[in-house]
Amino acid sequence: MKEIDYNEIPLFEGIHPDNLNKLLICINSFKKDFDKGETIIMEKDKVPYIGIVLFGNVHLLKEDIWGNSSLLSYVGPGELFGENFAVSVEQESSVTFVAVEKTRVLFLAASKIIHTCENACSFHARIAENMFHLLGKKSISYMNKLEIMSKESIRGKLMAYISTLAQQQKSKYIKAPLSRTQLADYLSINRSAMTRELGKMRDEGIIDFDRNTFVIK
Amino acid sequence: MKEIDYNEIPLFEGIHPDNLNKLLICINSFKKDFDKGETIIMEKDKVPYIGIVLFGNVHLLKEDIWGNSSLLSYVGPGELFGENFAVSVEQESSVTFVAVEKTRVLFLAASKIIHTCENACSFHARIAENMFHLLGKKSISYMNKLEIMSKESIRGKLMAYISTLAQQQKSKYIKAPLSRTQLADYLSINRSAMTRELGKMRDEGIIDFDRNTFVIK
DNA sequence: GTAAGTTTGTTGCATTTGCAACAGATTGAT
DNA sequence: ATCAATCTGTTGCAAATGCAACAAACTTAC
Repeated sequence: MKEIDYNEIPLFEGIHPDNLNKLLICINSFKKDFDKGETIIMEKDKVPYIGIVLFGNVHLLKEDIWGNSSLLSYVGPGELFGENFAVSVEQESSVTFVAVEKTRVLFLAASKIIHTCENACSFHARIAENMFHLLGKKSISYMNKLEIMSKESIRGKLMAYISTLAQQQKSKYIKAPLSRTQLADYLSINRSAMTRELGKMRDEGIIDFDRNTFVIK
Repeated sequence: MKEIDYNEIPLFEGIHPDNLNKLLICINSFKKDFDKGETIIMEKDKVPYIGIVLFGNVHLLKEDIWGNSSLLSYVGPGELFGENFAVSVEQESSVTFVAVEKTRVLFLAASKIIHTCENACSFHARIAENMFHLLGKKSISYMNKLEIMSKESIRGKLMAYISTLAQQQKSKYIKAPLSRTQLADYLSINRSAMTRELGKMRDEGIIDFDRNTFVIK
């Protein structure tokens, strides 16, 4: 597996590659690898670090009292995770983060981003600004999932989800980053009922699909 | 109606009252009043300002293509709204903000909080830090609503919602900040089915309620 | 105080969805 | 290449929920 290019990581946007190494030391960064299925952060854990996925994929899971776990969100290469806990006051995670495949993570100390650096590095202001942008974006993406989840029917949820992907991928041929089972879990609907509904939608000529690739007609 | 005390506004925590006036001028703040039902920010509007509710209440609504509007979130005195759009790159709102009653809002220029002040006011660093905390908290609150919405049944959603309120209010006697109709809208469930389920739950002795006050047994 | 408008409670019926069980397809390990 | 494990498709049935329609309670404006 190959790490994402550091200049493609949104948090580092606008920071000159020459400064990046200095910066990474300044904000106490370190890398860690996780195997498929391994837990990165458990619910209730203290989260003083922001995670950046270098390769692989991370799922955010929430288990309720009865052991039903649901897939709240997923994070791919270049994206952040745990940042909302890390920048909050308590820094306690309310969800579990799991590597769904072999995954490498770059961790950064949140306090070094929130507080102005004693050395007043020029790039410090820039990374704080980027962090603001990304926190806003993450919040908006949760609002977007809330919109999807607020649809009454399975069909409504599927259409809303596929539309979101179409916008992101700017194409009519949409590859879902989740398997069928995972998608049903993500949308909190029954897997077989979802397959049934997808079949109906294909019969009615609304969409077409093959495995986890979809086409809106 | 009376404005909330400025020293109870989380964004201003740790800032000495003597500095507050100077700060409010420095970050281009202004107040505005809205009548019941009035739209504060429309979907697609540019949002360069962060809103703080001084009195009243604000609802975040999202309308889909067919005109079905759903209640994503609500904001009360002292709380922020629009901040996730204001700190993002595009600054474009994807939802509509509506005053549900007579409401006064204090608006602050987001750019003045994100970027370090040229005067390097001492309190500037503090407000930026508070902003980080609040952005994280807001994100976490959306994740919490996602958890509620991921429950399959009406009963599951109601229990999850009431539990959340109980935690927030630290009491077994819980006053919901939403009317029945609004609550059904917030949870994206049918109002009459919700009333039916609440009745069942009372019959089974799980909860008790009167209007929008609930008791968990 | 009255009337109009809004919110809440109730109930029968149609539809949707979850569930369970199983078969076929696909993937992964050795 | 083979076997085990996991994922996907299918279908009948039971249960949950949405919907519609209406009555009662409550609010608001004049």
